[in-house]
Amino acid sequence: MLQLYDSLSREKRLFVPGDPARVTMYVCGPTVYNHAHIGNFRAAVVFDLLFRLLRRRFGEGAVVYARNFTDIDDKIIKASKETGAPIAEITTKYARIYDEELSAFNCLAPTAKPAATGHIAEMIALTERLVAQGFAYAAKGHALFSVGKFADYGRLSGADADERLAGARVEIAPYKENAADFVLWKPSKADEPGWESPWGRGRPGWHLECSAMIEKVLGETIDIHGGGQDLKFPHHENEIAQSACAHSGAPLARYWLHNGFLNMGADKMSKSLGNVALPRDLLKKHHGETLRFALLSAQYRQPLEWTDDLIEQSKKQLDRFYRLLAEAAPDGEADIPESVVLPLEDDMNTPEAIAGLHELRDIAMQMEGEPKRRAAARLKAAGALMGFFASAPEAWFKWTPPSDGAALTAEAIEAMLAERTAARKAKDFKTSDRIRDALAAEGVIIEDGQSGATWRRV
RNA sequence: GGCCACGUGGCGGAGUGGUGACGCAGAGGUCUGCAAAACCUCGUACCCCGGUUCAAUUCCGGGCGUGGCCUCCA
Repeated sequence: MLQLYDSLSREKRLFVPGDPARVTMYVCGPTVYNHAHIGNFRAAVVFDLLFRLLRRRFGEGAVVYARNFTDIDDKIIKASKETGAPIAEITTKYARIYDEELSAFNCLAPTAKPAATGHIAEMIALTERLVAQGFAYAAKGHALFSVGKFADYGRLSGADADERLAGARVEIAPYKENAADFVLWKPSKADEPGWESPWGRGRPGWHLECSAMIEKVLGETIDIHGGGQDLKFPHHENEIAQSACAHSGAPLARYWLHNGFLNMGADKMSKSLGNVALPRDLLKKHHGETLRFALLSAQYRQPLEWTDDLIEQSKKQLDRFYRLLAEAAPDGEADIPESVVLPLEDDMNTPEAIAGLHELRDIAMQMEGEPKRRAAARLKAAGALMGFFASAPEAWFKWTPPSDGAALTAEAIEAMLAERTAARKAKDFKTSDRIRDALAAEGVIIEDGQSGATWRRV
């Protein structure tokens, strides 16, 4: 029984899809104009976990997960003007990097990755319908959604439009009939990209693409719509309004999920504050799986302090698991123990699930032989559900950060290890300890075991 | 100003009306030539003040503190 906290009803609800044979999920993806930051990745990783949970419960082929790329937007236009690079070049590049980096975080590829520029016709058609039905109007080259026509407006974010405006700091555009109305379509200047439309040459507003692409790729009412907490208003509020009005009131999504933020010290991590950590940089120093573990170390709706210490702690925990997997090669298929599945299906309580992994490790560690290998298989299966343990243990412990160009090669380490083994055999502990210290200084730890010495990187 | 979160031990972070998860770090021990790993043991944590209750960290009210959102985009 999968329970999810629905932001719209503000309660944890049993998840029941509209059609168990086709479970649909849409997650707001990045605007591809520069590198994503690790806070953006929290959403991607959290919904990757949910994707995995849904696939387990409903079947791999039964879950359709779409994550969009916003590839037309003022920030992209600005980046293009500043760098001189064509828009398509910028968006293609950053979309590719985003995908590559996410796969380093063990994220599965979404079923579909629709891009805004691939759905201009759908957006125009959706807007035409809204205008024809009186939910939207044209004004000075714009098409605007008339918020007053949608009674439920504000339900997701918990405030009606008038209240919002009372505290707003922004001037109201003169072409709006009502201050709260938002843009579906807006005119493009001559040097800006644009498409012909019934309202003149222009481009879509921010919110339109999601509604249009959801309709096209997934359907009128989807099961789950996800994104960061900051998207609740106005983005998701507007999506809800557009889609419901275009679909005779049919709700856009049955469940709305919003992940919390990463904090960097006192503040939310954000590009405008400049206090961001980029996966691009983090991946130079840390394994993607370590970063994934760090992102999942708090329940997804809670704020999470993003610190170097958190990354270190995550690495050490993964080491403990991998050590067991190295000791006892997992044997055969295994069911995923309830100690891990139950917390995950309870609104993705990842900290409790991780506690479950530790418990499985403790149990397995005390066994020997075949039972130990079966216990290891259970641990591995449980971790795999969360997107962990994707590496071979050997590779995990010998992994070198890409940034560490001066790192000792495996061959050099093996040579020193052989030297040390010879010294130990001769009871020359002074030499053997010197070699061990030298390796330790390079971040290589030696472990003397029953069957000889092994090494691993810190 | 409006709305929404959150405040747990050195750190990260669950959870619960009554037996104080889990991990990291730390301390002691077993093992080891010494280590590492593993294993065992330990840790006067629940922002403040009221209230409800036999009992509150957990429920209610207030306070303080922290964070987020408040549109087309300057």
